[in-house]
Amino acid sequence: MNFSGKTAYRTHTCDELRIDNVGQEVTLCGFVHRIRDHGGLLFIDLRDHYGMTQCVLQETGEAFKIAENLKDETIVSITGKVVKRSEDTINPNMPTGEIEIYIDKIEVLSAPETQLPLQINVENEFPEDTRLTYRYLDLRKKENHDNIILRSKIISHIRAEMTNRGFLEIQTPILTSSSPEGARDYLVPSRIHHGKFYALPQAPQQFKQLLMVAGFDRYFQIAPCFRDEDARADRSPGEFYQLDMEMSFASQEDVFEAIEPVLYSTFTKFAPKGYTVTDYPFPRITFDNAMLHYGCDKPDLRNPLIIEDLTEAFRNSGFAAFANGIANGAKVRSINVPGCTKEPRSFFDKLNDWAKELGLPGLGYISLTNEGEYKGPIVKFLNETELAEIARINHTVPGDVVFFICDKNAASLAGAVRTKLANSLDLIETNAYKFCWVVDFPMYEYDEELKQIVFSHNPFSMPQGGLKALETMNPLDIKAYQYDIVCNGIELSSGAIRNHVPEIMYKAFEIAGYGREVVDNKFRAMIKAFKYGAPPHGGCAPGIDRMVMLLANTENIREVIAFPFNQKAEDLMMGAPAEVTPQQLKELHIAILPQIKK
RNA sequence: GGGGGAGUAGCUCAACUGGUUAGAGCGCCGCCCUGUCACGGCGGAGGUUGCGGGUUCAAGUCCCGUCUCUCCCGCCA
Repeated sequence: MNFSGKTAYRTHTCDELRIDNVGQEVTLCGFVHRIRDHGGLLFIDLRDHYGMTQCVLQETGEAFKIAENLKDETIVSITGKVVKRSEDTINPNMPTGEIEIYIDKIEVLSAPETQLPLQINVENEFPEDTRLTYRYLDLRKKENHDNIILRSKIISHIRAEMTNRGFLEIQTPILTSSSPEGARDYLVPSRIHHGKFYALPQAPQQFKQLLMVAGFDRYFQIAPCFRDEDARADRSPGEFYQLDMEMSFASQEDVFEAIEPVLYSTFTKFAPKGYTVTDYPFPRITFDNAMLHYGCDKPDLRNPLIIEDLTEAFRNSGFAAFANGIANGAKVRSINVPGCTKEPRSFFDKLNDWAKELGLPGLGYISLTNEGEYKGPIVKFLNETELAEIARINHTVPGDVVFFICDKNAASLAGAVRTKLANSLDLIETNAYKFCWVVDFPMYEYDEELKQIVFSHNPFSMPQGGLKALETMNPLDIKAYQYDIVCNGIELSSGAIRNHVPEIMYKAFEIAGYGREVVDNKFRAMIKAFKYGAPPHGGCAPGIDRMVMLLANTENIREVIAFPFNQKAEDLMMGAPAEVTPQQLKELHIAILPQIKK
C-alpha cells in the first residue's frame, strides 16, 4: 500500500499498525468481526478491507457499556492507544499480532437492526441463493473479498501489459445491432424507432475488425459480452468479460507471440504459491491431434494419459467385436496407463460399470504383467503379432494396462475415459497451469440435422489456402486460421486470422448456404468496409472471468464476479429481470403476450 | 428442452430396516468469567421436516404430483 489510510474518520487502516506505532493515539474504523467478552475484560477484532486489529477494553467507563452490547458486524470507530503485546499474548497468525489497541472511545457508526442472514466470521458454506441475495454481506467474507481483489489486480496487470505492448484500449458500443450468427442476443427495444431493437454485443467482433480497417494497428479492451445462453459452472449466464484484442498485418504466429507473454506474466504473477506455468511458446496442437490424442478440442495437459488409434491394428483382427465394429465404421482407441496392473480387480469392475453407463458395451483392457505376460478378458482373441503391435503403438512396458474403446464416437468417448482414468488414479498434476494452443480447426462441418455444411466456428475466419482452397477442396477438408487457447482443459479463448477479402468472404458464405445478399445485408458494415480495403488482421479474446477463476482456484465462475447472476440469469439481489410499468411498455411500443404452455 | 443430485432450526449437518417429545455445533437471548484470538462455563428461545395429496395403527423416512436450488447434456459462430 503506497497511500495513506488516513481519512476524516480514521488515522489508520486495520492492517496498518505495527510495533513502530506503539504509543500513538489512533482511530480505526471497521466492522466488529468478533467479540471475546471475559467479563471484566473484552477483546474486539476490528476488521476492514485491509485487515484486522485486536482492540482491548477493561471494565471502566462509557466505552465498556457500549462494547458489551456490540453485535457482530456493527460498524464502529475505535479510538485508543497502540500498545505492544506481552510476549505470551502475541498472535503470530495476524500481521498486526504484535500490537493491540487499548480502547478509550467507541462510536457506533451503523448497527445491524436484525440478525444477519449469513455469518461473516465462520467458514461455513452458505446456500448460493442466500449468498447472492445478500451478496454485499457475502463479499465481506475474506475468501470472497479476496477473489474480487484478485480480479481487480489481474485486470490492472493485463491493462498495463497490453498498453506496454502498444495495444490501445478503445471502447466499443454496448447498444448495437443484432448479429445473425452465434448465441441468442439480448435485445433492447427502441423508443424512438417503432418496432426496432438494439442488441447487446455478444462480443465486439465486428467493431474490433472495423478498428483495424480504421488503421488502429493494435486494439484491446476489457470488454463486456452478452449472450442469452444457459449457464455452466465455468460459464456465467448473461454477461462476462473478455480481454478482446486484435492486430493488423499479423499472422497466426504474430498473434500468439503477442498474447503469450501477457498470459504467462499474468499467470506467473498471480498463481498461488508453488504453481508452475507453461513457459512460452506454448505447445501447438492441431485440432485433429487434440481429438485423437486427448479426445476433445480443449485438452487438459495436466493429465499425462495419451489416446492412440488402433483402428488399423484391429481391422482384420480375430477379435470379432472390434473387427465387425470397424467394418461398420467404428474406430478403436486405446489408452495406456502406466503401472496400472497393481490395481485390484474391483478397480477394473467399477470402470467397466461406469463405461456401461456412458453407453459403451464395457471397457476392454489388456494388462502386461511384470513377468511380461499379456492378461485380461480379451487377450484370448488376439494373436502374438496383434499384441505386439498394440504394445508398440502404446509404448506399453511391463506393469502397464491398455484400455480399449471401440465405437463410432470413439474419439470423444476415449476422451471421457482418459479423464475418468486420470481422476480415479489421481494422475492429474496439481499446482500447474498448463497452456496449449489448439490450431487448424476445420472451417466447416456437416450438420446432421440440417443436412448441410455449416461453419464449424467463426464465419469470419480466413480459410487456409484462401480462395483457391474454397474453390478446389472438399469443404470438410479445409482448415481455418482459427485457434483456441486452452489452460488446464478450460477454453480461455478462441481467435482467428480474419477473412478480410470480400471475394473470399462471399465464397465462404456461399459454401455454408448463404447468398451474396445475405452477407451484404447481415454484415453490412464489415463487408462494405472491406471493399474500401482492409489490412490483414487477426486476434483473440481470452475470458477474464475464466482466468481469474483458474488463478483463484475456484470451481465456480460466480466466485470471481462481484454481483453475478444465478444459473437462471436472475440477479437475486436487485430483483432483475423484473416487470416494468405499462407506461414504459407503451413508450417502447411493446405488448406482453400471455405465456404459452405446451 | 432433457438427465443426475439435493431440500430437516437463521446457517452447517444428524435422525439404522417407517416407531417415544425431530437432535448437535455455530448464530441469537439471559447470566457468570481480567489475556483471549474459532475464548470458556451455565441456562433459554427457535421446526407446518419446501409445498400438496396418498399408503399405514404410525411418515422427516414409502408412493404420486408440484416448487426451488445445484451440476451435466442440448445450446454457447
